[in-house]
Amino acid sequence: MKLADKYAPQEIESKWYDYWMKHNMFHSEPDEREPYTIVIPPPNVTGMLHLGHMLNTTLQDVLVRRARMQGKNTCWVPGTDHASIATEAKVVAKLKAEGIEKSSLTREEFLAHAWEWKEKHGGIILQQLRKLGASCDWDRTCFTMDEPRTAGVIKVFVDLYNKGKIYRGVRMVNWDPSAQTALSDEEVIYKESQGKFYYLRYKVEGSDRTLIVATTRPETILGDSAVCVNPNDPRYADLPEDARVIVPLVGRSVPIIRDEYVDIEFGTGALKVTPAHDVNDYMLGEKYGLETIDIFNPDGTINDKVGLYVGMDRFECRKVIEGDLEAAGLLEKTEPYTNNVGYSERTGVAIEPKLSMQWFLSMEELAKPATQAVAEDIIKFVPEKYKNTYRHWMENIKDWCISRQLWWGQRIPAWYLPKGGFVVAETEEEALALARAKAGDELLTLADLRQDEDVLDTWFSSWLWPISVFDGIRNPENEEIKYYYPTNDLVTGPDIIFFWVARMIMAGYEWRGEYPFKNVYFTGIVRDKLGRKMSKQLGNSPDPLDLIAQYGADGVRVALMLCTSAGNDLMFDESLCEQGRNFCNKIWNAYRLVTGWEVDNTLPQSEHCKKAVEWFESLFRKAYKEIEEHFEAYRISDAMMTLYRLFWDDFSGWYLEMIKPAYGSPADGATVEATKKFFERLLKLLHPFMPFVTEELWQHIAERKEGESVMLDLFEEHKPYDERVLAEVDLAREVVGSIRNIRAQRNIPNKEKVALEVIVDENYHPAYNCLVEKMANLSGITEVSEKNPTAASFIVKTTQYFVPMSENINVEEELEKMKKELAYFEGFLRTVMGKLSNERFVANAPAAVVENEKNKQRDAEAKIAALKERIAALQ
RNA sequence: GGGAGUUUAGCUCAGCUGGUUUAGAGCAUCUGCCUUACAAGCAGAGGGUCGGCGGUUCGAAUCCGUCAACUCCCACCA
Repeated sequence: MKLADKYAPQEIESKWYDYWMKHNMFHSEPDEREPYTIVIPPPNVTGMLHLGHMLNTTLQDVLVRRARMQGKNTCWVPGTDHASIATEAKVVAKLKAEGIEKSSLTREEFLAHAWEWKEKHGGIILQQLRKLGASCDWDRTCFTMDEPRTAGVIKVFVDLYNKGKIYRGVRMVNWDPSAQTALSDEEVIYKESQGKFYYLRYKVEGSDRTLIVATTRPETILGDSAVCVNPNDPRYADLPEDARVIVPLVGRSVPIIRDEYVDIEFGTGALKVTPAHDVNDYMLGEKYGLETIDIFNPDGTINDKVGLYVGMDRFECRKVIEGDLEAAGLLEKTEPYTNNVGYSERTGVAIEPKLSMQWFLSMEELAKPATQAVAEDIIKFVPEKYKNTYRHWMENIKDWCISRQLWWGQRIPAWYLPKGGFVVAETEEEALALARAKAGDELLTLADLRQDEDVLDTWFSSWLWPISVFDGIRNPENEEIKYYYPTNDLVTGPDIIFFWVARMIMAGYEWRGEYPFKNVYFTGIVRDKLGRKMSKQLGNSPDPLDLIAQYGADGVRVALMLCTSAGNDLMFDESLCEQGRNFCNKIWNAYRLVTGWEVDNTLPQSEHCKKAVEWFESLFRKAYKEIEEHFEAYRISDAMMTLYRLFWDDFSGWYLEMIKPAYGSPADGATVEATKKFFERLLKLLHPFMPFVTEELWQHIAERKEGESVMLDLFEEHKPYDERVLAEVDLAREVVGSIRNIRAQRNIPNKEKVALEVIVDENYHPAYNCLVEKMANLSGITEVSEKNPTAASFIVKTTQYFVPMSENINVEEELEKMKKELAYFEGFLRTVMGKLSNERFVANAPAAVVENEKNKQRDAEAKIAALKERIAALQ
């Protein structure tokens, strides 16, 4: 077969992906093998593929492909998340662009639009993951809002309600005025914002006195129901117990209350209390029985409660009110002020604390086993630092607001009775039965019941993911959940440790009594090479599909694997993709070399080939072991790099050059066979990282049958390797390097043969001379007893070597080089002697360490002696 | 305000329980090569007082303290 001299990924990637799919190689069914399971962190159903997905998916694919080649029954379940707020926002925006307001639609009509949108755009992202080579079991693709998952969610809600863990109540929640829904605490992002501190004048009733109250939100005076001062504040000590003030502009009379909550040092020491619009004010309101005046409509405009600024947006109102206060002489001053403002994670608008009726899940009990599991490493976090973060959150866990005022999601299975009260049930029929019992009215019909309008938080479905993808909620005893659960590794970003990871662990213990995954690998955030987050605004986020088109999927995978380390952000640079592509090309061309030789089976195997094969066998085994260790510690990047160097430097740069036959000469059969075998073993190790190019070459390097694949070719057992061979060849490689250095310095072309002389000593191992001769292109190696004063020389370990020169050597340069080396070793010897002459070192250090220092001393002394002799000979 | 992490060559990072040469890799840089697998390549070279200071120790990039810079998480004094 004739191969192009450049690797063209585009020509083979879809071919092999189709082949794997055609032979159903990603599909898993329970059997007698050990399972290896990963559930994908489901991307948003209408999400755009970005580099974060690429990183995450590649990591999972590497782990899955590796496990598969270890003989495990691997099951990687893909799917998407319905992402209720994000998707609903997109659909609302799309409808708006078509001139349709959400408010003009019924729930059913809106959902029809939403499903249509989902069918059209949903799952594109999963299609894109295939381009990367993801070996997901696509037959198992799930959606958090498909039927089995929805049934599971409803069942779980009812279960928790019946266990008394779900309750409904009016609480201060984070209100998103854009999406017009409540959010959980985790969905609020606090950011520093530039604002103003407004100093307002509150007139004390029946007196000329004025209280100055500082606030960042003057528009909320509409909802003021008190002013609070610290009882220990001397500035306000003279005010009568029952003093009242007039709210500026509003004219409402409100009491002055006294509570130590107020910080005397801060602002003016007087705090306006708006129980409906601030969490702390709400608590004060509760404590002192203050009136709660909600002044906002759900969309963040002012309502008609007070009769001022009605319909005006909250930020517009802030500006207008500032002017009005000023005009009325009620504004003392304003100061620039920076404070933290909460913003909606999804819509980006400022959160409005708002009192509303919501459903909550009580978390304390759920958290207990989950906290313990991570603390005791039953579930292992990689890197470990997230254990702290996790523990802290779990130990301070707050109840979870699970209701959302949206339509796209699982509707809360609660039905209200005509005469008050509600029932919770999995189906309408059950609800009706419960309602009849509750009301004591057998004549109630479904039409009399009204289902709760709210849907559940998206995470209320994704927290069940590792169970629900195997239908383990509805059918907890089914064969699949029993076989695949608990899963092995979870690969995800630390940004969703609370949203998702912690909650999955809780759900795992609640419904399976067991952890949902054994290990959690936290990826870092993909940043650009300047360390900035990838963002659309900055335009620094490359399109993953463009990258694949340009560099090939394997090239992009290598790029990502080279720069990733668990929990650390990675600085992504497109030049890494180039490096990845070049590596593919290197493998490709090595294949061309290995399979391109003319083979003569009658030729005996030469000594140097025999030695080369022996050496590489040991080297391979050692590297294989190292890679294994890297994987076990989840040092994926190190595993990648070890392989990279093994293939590029050791195999291609050294081994192949060692055995390469002279131009035009045939190769012997034994060596070619051994080399092809090495190549095949390397391809297998590389396959999890680079599935496409390795499959292409694996298919060609030997006879394969339809349906065979490198991904099904199991890894070999680990075997012992010969350290002595590796050490001796390392010395040989150093000799070669020194000779090449001499060539480079003196402009001696590589094709010109040179001679080598050596003074034999105990560190001289002639066994690998044949390799040195080949690699350094020597005419021969002569053992001599006399130093050659006119030769270029070098010392490896303690052995002196000479390369006789046809022309006179440059004595000055030679001397300078030697002296530099001498200075280094003399300095080195000094530090060694510093230790050895220290009695306490000799007395206290372990014998092996002392012995090693003595060895260092001996080597250094021998080397120094050799150098000195050499220098003397030159002078 | 509380907590965690990072700081090693120009860049990205290794260096795991202190002792394998006065610190390693990849990329980048420089020099020489269009050598018959690969210029997406080959050969060679240069480059770091391991953030600062102090301590423990016979011995510290590695352990402890402290300071500095950067990053992240949690809390949310109006």
